[in-house]
Amino acid sequence: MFDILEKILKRKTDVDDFTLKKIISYFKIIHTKRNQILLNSDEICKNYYFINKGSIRLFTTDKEGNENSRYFAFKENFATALPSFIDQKPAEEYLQTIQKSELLYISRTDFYYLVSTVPQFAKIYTEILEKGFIMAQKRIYGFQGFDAMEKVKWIIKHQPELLLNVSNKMVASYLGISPSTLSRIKSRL
Amino acid sequence: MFDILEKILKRKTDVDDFTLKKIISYFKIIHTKRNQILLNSDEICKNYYFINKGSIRLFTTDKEGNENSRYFAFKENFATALPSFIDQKPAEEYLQTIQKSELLYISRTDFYYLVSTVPQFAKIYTEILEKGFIMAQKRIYGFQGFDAMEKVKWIIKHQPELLLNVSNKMVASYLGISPSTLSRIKSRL
DNA sequence: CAAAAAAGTTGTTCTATGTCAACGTTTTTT
DNA sequence: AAAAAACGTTGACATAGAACAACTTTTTTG
Repeated sequence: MFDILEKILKRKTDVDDFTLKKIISYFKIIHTKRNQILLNSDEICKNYYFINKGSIRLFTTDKEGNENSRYFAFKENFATALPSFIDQKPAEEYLQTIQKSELLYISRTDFYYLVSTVPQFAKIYTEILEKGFIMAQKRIYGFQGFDAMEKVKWIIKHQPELLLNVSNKMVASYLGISPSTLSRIKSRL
Repeated sequence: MFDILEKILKRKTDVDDFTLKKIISYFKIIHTKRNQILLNSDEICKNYYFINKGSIRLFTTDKEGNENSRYFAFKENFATALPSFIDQKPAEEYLQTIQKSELLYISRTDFYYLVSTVPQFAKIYTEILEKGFIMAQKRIYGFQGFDAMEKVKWIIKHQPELLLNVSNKMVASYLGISPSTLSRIKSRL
């Protein structure tokens, strides 16, 4: 149940077993269905999630109701609506499991308690932020000036698991292109 | 000389004068000209900069030699090529002062020494990362599906100082539109 | 301060990609 | 298992914005 999280934490930092158990004791488990909403856009994000099994999507909707995918996280990764989690303002984005999933989650209160009392956990958080920041940078700047074909090739190179696990519609909305365009591009490799 | 940095650090965290002086003692000063390169794309980023006066641009060039602006930082802010600074790989981006500037800088070694020994400094770094991450998110997702006009309006709303301090050419390359398009859009408000 | 270079503007043309619609296929629901 | 809904593909058409070029204005340099 918590062994995957243990494994990942151990991999990320040098942490003794006692501290590890302490960290883990703050996490709870939740099982979700396909397309289950974890966080609504008008809610304030209270939890940090770890994905045991399944996958999480972060998305928004515009006034016409079109969904816009922001981020996908797969098993053995952390996910949350970070801006809302940090600033405790309405998320203005949705969190959703796009498959039947098994998640561990920790409350914001407990999370920041660990950050401020367990240096190894603070380090892990710093690494998550660094990695998240770098990924976001790569995505923005990688896409700058790319046409649709180049975007698709970029995804194939940098996030191939996305094409395997996510519907074309969602991938298209992640890339900022229409599903038709994605379909046409895939047909010419 | 270091008073602006002191002021900003004090504003960000609760830090006693002794620790503050210690932090500051690791910073050195550098004066630069307009369009002076601080970091080449094939170099590994060794410094974190604080802008006393002036402004820094982060940009890349594509194979045709077109410059692509990634980020602008103005006075009283920090700036570096973070992915390279973190991972110590070639930056694949340039750092440049776009005006005559006065910068303070700290080496990576000293920076991480402070992060690991001065909790208040670690906290400041976490905040920089959080803020940077949120900004990056806003920019990616704010721009998703925007046409040129909407991008310009977004900038006017969220980063008006950019339009005041930066050439149209650079702004256009930041928005991912051509200078002509930016010019046309500005003419119809 | 004059000359040169760079940046900004504006018109014309061309292309990538969005939109809409029709149809077939897969997935979900009951 | 049948019906309904969602998704994917493909064609026809419309359009925002890129590219190029000519010209003007601003900035930089010697």
